[in-house]
Amino acid sequence: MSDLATVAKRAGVSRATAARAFSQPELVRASTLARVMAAAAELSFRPNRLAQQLRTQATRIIGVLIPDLRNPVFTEQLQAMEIAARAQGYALMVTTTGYDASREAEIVEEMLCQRVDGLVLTVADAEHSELLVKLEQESVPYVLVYNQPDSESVCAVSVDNRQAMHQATQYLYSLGHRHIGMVAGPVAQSDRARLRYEGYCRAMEMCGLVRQPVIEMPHHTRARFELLAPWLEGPERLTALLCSNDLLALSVIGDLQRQGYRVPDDLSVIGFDGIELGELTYPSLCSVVQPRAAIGREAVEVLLARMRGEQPKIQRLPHQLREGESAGPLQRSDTDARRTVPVST
Amino acid sequence: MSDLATVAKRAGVSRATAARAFSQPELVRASTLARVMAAAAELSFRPNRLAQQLRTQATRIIGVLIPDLRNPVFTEQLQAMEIAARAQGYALMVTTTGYDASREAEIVEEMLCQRVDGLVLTVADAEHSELLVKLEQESVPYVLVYNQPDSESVCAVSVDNRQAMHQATQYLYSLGHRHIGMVAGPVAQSDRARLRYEGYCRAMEMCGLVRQPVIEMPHHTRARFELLAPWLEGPERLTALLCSNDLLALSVIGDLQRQGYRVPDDLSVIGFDGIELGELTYPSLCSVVQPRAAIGREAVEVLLARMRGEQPKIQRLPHQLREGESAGPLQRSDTDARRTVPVST
DNA sequence: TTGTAAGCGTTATCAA
DNA sequence: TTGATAACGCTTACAA
Repeated sequence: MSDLATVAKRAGVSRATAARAFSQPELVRASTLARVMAAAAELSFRPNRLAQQLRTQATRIIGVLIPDLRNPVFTEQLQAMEIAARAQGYALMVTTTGYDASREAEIVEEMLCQRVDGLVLTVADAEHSELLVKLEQESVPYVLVYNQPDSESVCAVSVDNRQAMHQATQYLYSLGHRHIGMVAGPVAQSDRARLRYEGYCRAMEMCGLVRQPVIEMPHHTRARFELLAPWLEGPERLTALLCSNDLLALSVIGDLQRQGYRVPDDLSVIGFDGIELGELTYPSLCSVVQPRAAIGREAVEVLLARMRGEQPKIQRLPHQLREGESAGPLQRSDTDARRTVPVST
Repeated sequence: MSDLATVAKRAGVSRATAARAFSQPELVRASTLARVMAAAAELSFRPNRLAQQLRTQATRIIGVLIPDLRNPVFTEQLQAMEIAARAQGYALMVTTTGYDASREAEIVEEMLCQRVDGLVLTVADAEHSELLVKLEQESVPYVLVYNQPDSESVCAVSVDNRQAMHQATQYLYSLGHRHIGMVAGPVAQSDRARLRYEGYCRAMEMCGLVRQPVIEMPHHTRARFELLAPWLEGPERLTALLCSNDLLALSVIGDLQRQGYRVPDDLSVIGFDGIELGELTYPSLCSVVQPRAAIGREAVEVLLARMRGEQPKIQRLPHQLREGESAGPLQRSDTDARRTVPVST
């Protein structure tokens, strides 16, 4: 692959002129410009971004950390970020962390070695992250996404998770439900799940209901029915479930139906995220919709602002409760909620 | 951010020695090594990969082109690729193309400017891609994934799409279905959809059945019921549908159920890809499973081999028909397949 | 075991 | 409008 020097030689100009032909063509005489471009084309010259980046001390690359790309809530955000970044001449360098704090630190380190201009992070737990204080110390520009740290000083883009789940809980209350539970993945690995649980708890108390301990699944996005089953029996059994994310909710619904429960007649289920898939299934998923695309766009904007030296505040974007077929009014029934088992076991 | 020269000075050694301390520590006396490391730590030195990459003419970065990250079939593959690449000391640089050939070319160009060591591509249409011939000419190492080009000489990792859909069609036949149709996204944008349709056609002919024209949706992963409806009426109505991918199949099933059809009793539906989500829903999705993770791993292996100068052949990985609740035996019925509409419209 | 020095492909500062 | 030249931060012969 040829370089600028070769192009310059071929065009019969100096390296400097050849370089200018690309970066500031207006400073170059038209005929010279043409010669350089012709030479470049003949040699199929391709500017070396590594050299540019090294020289200019700027990569125009944004590093992005995502817990799990298999969850649409992240890819829907990512899609928007890519468009927004590209519009400003930035490329993304994406890596998954698997909700693992040590991996987060490792990968950030690698990205800093690659000299990314800034970072967009979704970390497992923003409150207890030494990574964030390190970045602050080294004054690396970064933005948190989906995380909702307590501290006002941290730069973050999210919805109000507490308030959102509060509202979802109240919605179930308004549908007549009195026995409402919440299902989540490994809570220790997700500050969001904790905040959402807090929102649930407050709402339950405000409604004068008994809040239940969180029903914790070993996996963030996959339910295990045997952990759920105990809550579905007896006179105090749950009639509605809040899930800490949509994938988990979909999994819960699938399991319930397979066990012979009707959703929402026997059990109402609400998710969190508002992924598109939730609108395709039947029953459609009632969910707390996070504006994933807007969050992604905003994250890029905020990061670029920080990179310019501004000090943008925390961005709290509005959520929205999307009603769906998976949540309905409480059905009175004198018998056990469980019907006879159909089809498979 | 400090550089090697500063570290060297601090440690009282030359730049070369400082560099060796990192790249070939065994060549450096233990005490010197310690001094260098101490100095590096004090200065919180972070090696500049750009400089390394420029100097060594190798980035250890693999460029990856993905049609749409919101489709799990791609993220499940990507997940495996990231692990495999990382194990060999490579990072991924991922970008989405939206099934757009001009974007594919643009992005590859950018990645080559960034001097990626190789490319993993899933293109819209491998047969009619001038991009590929260009890469071949410039001898850029690349591998196709999911694409299944006719030419034996192109390096690609995929299942046998024709054969796979052939088998799925036969499976429906074996369940008693005689009126089988196929739904796909924009066929012009997907060589895979075309191959799968060919497989369907051959199977239909082999079974002595009438093959139908493809039912084409405007979006790859989202059905529109009004385009489907005409096929579900009359004495010759379809009793089974093959879909060119799982997301589309899920969307079809949701629509059907919302319109009052029972799946699989009124209509059997089979997907293609075998995404995990398909196992969570109810009914679970019958699907042609592509080994996404194995495909991802293999893609990385094959690419690395090519980069070493080897000439690996086409890799054809085995698919598998996963039975699921969405496909069942043909139900005899004298009435219209359509039941009364429940719940919502 | 360590040091010297050239070079990777740009950009940017000065002069001309 | 163009050219010479010095960085950018690292690796790697080759020499000591």
